[in-house]
Amino acid sequence: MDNPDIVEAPERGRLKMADIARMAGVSISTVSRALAGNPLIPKALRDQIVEIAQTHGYVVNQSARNLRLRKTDTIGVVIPVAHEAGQLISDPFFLEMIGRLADEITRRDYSVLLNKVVVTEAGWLERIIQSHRADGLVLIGQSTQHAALNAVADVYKPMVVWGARLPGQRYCAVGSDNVEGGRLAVAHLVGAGRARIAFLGPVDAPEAAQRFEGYKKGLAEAGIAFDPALAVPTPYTLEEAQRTVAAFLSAGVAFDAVFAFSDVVALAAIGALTEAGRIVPGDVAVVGFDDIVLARHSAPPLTTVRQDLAFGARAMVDLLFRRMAGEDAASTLAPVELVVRGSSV
Amino acid sequence: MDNPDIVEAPERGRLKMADIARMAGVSISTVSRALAGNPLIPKALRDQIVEIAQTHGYVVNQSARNLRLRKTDTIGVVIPVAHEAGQLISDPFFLEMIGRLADEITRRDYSVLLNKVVVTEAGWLERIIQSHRADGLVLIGQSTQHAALNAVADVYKPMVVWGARLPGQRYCAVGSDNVEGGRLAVAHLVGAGRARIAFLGPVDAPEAAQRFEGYKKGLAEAGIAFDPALAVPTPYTLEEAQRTVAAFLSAGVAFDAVFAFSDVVALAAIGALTEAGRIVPGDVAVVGFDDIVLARHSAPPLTTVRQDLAFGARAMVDLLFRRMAGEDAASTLAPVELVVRGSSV
DNA sequence: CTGAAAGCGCTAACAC
DNA sequence: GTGTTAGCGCTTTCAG
Repeated sequence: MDNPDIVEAPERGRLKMADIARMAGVSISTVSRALAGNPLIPKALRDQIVEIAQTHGYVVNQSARNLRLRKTDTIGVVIPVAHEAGQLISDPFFLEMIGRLADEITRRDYSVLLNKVVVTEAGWLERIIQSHRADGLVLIGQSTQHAALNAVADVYKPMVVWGARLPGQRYCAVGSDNVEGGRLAVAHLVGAGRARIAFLGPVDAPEAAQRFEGYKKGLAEAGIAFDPALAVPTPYTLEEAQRTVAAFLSAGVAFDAVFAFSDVVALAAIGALTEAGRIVPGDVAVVGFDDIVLARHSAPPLTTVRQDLAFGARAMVDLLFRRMAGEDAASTLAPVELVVRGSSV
Repeated sequence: MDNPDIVEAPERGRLKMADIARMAGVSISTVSRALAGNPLIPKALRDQIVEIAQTHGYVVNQSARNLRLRKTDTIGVVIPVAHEAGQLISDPFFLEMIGRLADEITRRDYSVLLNKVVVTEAGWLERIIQSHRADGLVLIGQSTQHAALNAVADVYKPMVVWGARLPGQRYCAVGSDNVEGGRLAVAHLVGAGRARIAFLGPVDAPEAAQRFEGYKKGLAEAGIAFDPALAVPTPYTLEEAQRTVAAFLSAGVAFDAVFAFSDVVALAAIGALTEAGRIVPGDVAVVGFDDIVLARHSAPPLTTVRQDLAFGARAMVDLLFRRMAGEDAASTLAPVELVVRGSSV
């Protein structure tokens, strides 16, 4: 009654290791070992078992494996959104960063779990960590969560954050030299003969604050007094920022240059300026921050402070894996570089 | 010897349900039910248990839950790369699509598992499915895998593919009307007085083939004979495509317009043309396909066949969830629309 | 309403 | 070398 010929695939599509074991006439452990390439099993038998698994389309069930091994071979990439859940993942900088991270993580044969999370609810980070869906975490941007990150960092090591270097920071961060970037931008504009330079950008997040600081530093070095009327808080998205800039324009404050917190805001500024009949860079020179792909192709091409995303992503993933291995890898500052294009000269 | 005060968090950070049960003085089952909001447990007790879990930072271990429930609350988003593993996820269209999909999937309280996969190895799709890491799959682009997808579709239902509608297609696909898009582009160029219209794009993938077909259809409708010398196969990436176009230019074939398979290729064409001293659109009019964010901001702004990604992503995720629910939801064709900007008029 | 017990599918001591 | 066995941490019958 035990015809091996009918001991074939059961319930099509839900093979388990026991099925393969039966077909191969060995125990489950042997299959497990064979599939893991364990040299304890003679090569011939190993190949035979792998062959059987392959022809029947059997693959180890990762849920079971993850539970047993207490690891998932997965990295969580979390995108903190500050406001309501409605906010979309459309920011080009985020998208480029996600692509870069995915490349780096995939290269190490780990999977990427994308987590968009609204950070207004306390315990959001603990929840992600304790769900045990990932072996490590990369956060794109620290948002307003410096304190929350610090609190968690003490007990949860495999975590790396893209963002600003802050005093008293106990979590591992990778980010650009924002202050220097801001300074470079202003120095460039001053060198191009501009003196009434506006700052456009959000002010709540640390990175923005540092770029603003660099802006003021640049002004100071040039001997130009900081004029609060030229510091314009803007939202992050292109459309919203453009409306804000348009409103600022109609307020009639005089200025001949703009340093924007990001390329997206810079593009918004160019849009608003053009719509108002001001010429870029003739009437107003514009410098952005990030060097997203768009910057090179915009009209006019955008002068910007370049952040090397490939470097940043690689650094983050490197540090993360070292932390996952138990090392106490420290924060890194990525260099920035001014890229001069048509929007400022 | 059983002081409840010392029955606190063990081994910091690896709480399990049993720990919470002990602290609450109830059984594991009760905790499980309470945390799941099961109304069998009186509200007061439920709240108390939730409270305890919260203050101790306990969250249900998803690996265990997934195994037990045979589901993961996760959607796999797979990005098929045709060639070596080295290829990067940098294509703006892919990136925008990933963002859109992530938004739609997150909105339904599912997670996104990003899978970059080299489709040259047989069994790649079965491997993803059988690993049971996701409850459903969205493939961005069918690449050259029509046959493989068909084979799998018969036994694996919760899968939706972004791509072309093909004869004999048994898998669920969402995609734009590529033929119509190509036709629209050519009709527009003809209407603008152009007659020597080149097609730039890859030819291996179905979507490209359909756009090429639309191109020829447009020519036929305008009574223009198809000239094979004007059909130029190009790679997908901006840099590579730009080199190809530059080579084509130096071959000296006369033409006054370009219909590019994608906005990226169109941008590459503009780059190559500009470098060669040809004016866009004066000497050569350019039309792209996709309407990525970049298209609106390029110099000159790109005329393009718009694919509604928000619609596409929503449609794919809708269909996928209906399929996951057992419904046999069918393929959908998304409408396309010509967006006229400065690169063609 | 609550608890005991079975089992999701796998890996790795620990025997033999 | 290979098999037996004991969990990984959870959900859910089934009994009470």
